[in-house]
Amino acid sequence: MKKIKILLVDDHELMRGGLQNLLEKEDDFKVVADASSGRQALLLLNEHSPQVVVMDVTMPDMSGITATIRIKSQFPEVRVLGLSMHPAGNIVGEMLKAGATGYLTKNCAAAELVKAIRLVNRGHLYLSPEISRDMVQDILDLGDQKKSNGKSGVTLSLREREVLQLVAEGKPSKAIASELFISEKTVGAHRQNIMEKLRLRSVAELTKYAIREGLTPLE
Amino acid sequence: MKKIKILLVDDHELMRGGLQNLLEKEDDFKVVADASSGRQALLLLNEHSPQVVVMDVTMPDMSGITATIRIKSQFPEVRVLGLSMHPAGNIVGEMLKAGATGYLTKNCAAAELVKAIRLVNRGHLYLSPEISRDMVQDILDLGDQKKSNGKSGVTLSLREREVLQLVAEGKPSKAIASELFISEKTVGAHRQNIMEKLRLRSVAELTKYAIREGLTPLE
DNA sequence: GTGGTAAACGGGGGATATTCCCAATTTACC
DNA sequence: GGTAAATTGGGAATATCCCCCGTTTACCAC
Repeated sequence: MKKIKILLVDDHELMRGGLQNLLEKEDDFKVVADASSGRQALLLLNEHSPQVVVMDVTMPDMSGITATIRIKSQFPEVRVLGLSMHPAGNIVGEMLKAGATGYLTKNCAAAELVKAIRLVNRGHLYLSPEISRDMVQDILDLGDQKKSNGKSGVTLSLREREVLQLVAEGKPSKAIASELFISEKTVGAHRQNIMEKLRLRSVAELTKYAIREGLTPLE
Repeated sequence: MKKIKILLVDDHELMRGGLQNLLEKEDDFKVVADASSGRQALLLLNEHSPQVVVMDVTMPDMSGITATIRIKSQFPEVRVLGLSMHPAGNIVGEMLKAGATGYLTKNCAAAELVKAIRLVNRGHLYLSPEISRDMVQDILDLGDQKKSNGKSGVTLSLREREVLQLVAEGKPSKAIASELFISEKTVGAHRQNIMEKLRLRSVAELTKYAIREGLTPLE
């Protein structure tokens, strides 16, 4: 019997341990290795040649997105299944563009992960139902942007980046406006556009995004 | 044989599923229930009377800190073992003050979790080695500040923490109000008090603080 | 105990800031 | 030149922030 060889990548050992137990209850699965970072995952790929990589997105050292890009460039035949806490912003789109064949949130049931791994192994796209609902259209939209740089999905303009950074520093629109020598209304418009592009809906989410992007320190 | 009855609380079903598998490999453990939120955990406590609650700190709806306070006030004999991604800020101290008997990060090995549950069940304090190293002093400091004027040891009330968490999740006051069954105006008052206590002046800064405290995930 | 004090909790009214709709001008790129 | 995006704004609807208030709870001194 030929088992599906799986590599687990997650920065939390408890998560890896739990997933490994969960997956090895399936007769046709074999967790051949686990890694605590994207960097380590790349090293283990050569050695264990898994068919499926279960990849957490949020990790220190190297994000799951970067790791996926590198994996697919070196081992195009390996299937990557993305995992994250919540499908916030455009992470899903970025993972798919990076070459992931599927995407799940950690809210999903164990049975769903098992199903997803089997499908992804055969090359089928698999997305969490909660993702399909809200984001398929956006992801398709992204797919059309062949000319845009494929590196990080949505690109904010220079101005938008400036505004986002100042927003994430807690400055009110008035202060931002006078700092950039534009009207308060324009600042608001930029905010709108940023939120539209990133699919975010509040200052709190903007702030989290800016922190992840390194635009503002967590202090 | 008398098994240790365990309640798992974590907002991610995959994590719960993995932990359950992991723990039930031990002959003396029995996972009697699992909850996806602090609120649900409180409901399940009556029904299943576990001896140990393994409590994630970062959850939507009700943080592990709040949930722990409520659990200990209703069921003082129940042991709570805190779990989080990283031991950031003074979460550890807050959890211990809330009544937790132990604290681990999700970086720990499965064997360490097993050991911690056994110890905590017998009433022994258990902390991750990485915590003991860096933070025991801070935790002790916090303990001393009960009477002293809060120069840096500001403590938010239960309600304030709930509001802060929801604000940092990007929810508008209206949604927070209906979730907590209070008026929108009261939510605003709590926000004010929080900002006054913490000397913060915007949602962005509140969000950063909440992230550092583990009240909301960065993702 | 009892009274004093402080903090937590709940809310009102009005000023300020934001978000959501819209459009105009400029810039970049085929 | 044509198209799309970036940049700039207006007006109206929401949401926020900042002053005020009363009630309840917890604690401490006496």
